[in-house]
Amino acid sequence: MLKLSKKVEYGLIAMRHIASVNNQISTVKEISERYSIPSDVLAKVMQKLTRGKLILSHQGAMGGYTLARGAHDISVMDVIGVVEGTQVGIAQCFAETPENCSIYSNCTIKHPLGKIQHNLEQVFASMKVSEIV
Amino acid sequence: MLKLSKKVEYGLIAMRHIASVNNQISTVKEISERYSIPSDVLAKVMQKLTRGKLILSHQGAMGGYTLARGAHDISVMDVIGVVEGTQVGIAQCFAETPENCSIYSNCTIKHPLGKIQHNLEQVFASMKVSEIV
DNA sequence: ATGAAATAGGACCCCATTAGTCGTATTTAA
DNA sequence: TTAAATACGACTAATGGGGTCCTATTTCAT
Ligand code: SF4
Ligand code: SF4
Repeated sequence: MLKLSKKVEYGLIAMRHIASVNNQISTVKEISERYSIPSDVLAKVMQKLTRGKLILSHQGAMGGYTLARGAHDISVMDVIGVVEGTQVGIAQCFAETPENCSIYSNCTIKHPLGKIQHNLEQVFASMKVSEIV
Repeated sequence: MLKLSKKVEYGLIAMRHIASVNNQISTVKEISERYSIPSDVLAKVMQKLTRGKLILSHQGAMGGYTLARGAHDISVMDVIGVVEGTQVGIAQCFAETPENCSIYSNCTIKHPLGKIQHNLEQVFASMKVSEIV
């Protein structure tokens, strides 16, 4: 519970790696071997990051990935959002639409949890890739 | 991802409820009906909270539950810890033992994530049941 | 004493999500 | 033309979350 998914972790490790080599082009093979990450899984994470415009893909031989923006301009929140495809939500009513929770109208803790939610967002949004290099 | 479990939510709703009626004895039936929570599920959550010494059980007819301490002295963190049985850990290496992560020695993000972890703990520990009444 | 109301707790099951694998197509530098 | 790389969908396996059911035990009230 409350755990980041491996995909997000892999994404962060990869982003950090690219930043750490001064945004030189890096391949999935390189990264997956360096950090012992299953290459197929990492490959798909990279593709999501590409579609999410956080990194740029360079296809073909000698290809790979580079960051799409400065590391100081990419937050952990960005990575989570793109990799996970969904919003960070500490409870169902924050992550999805409120109606999805059958208890919503009777729920007495949604407002207090909203504060925690807000705090969380702050924390994730304020930590940039550049800070984890 | 990053969602609180329903059990934790149910626990919080129940604790808040008891606090809101000035710690008068409250039953599972009462609470489950009031908030539309499946009673069997709530029952087991209450049993965990009892074993975790956050509430007191009163068995037999006319029985029920009361808080074991003042609402100002019970944090959301306490509830999570007791209901979930495990520590809040934003990553495997925080929730369990580090060795459980096959990547641990190569992982470059565990320290930055540690900061987030710490922040999270602060947030959960500082919010008390008394604040959500 | 007896019955009703309550907690205690184990055994299951269902389902959604996560993690990972495999196969194949496409792009492009050398 | 070939090799190195990304793109991407289909599939499987494992895990955990959420819920149901059943039975035992405790204790108040009659
Ligand atoms: S409404 Fe209450 S119970 Fe439903 S998801 Fe939001 S917080 Fe959780
Ligand atoms: S070591 Fe790195 S990858 Fe493994 S759990 Fe901790 S943070 Fe996640």
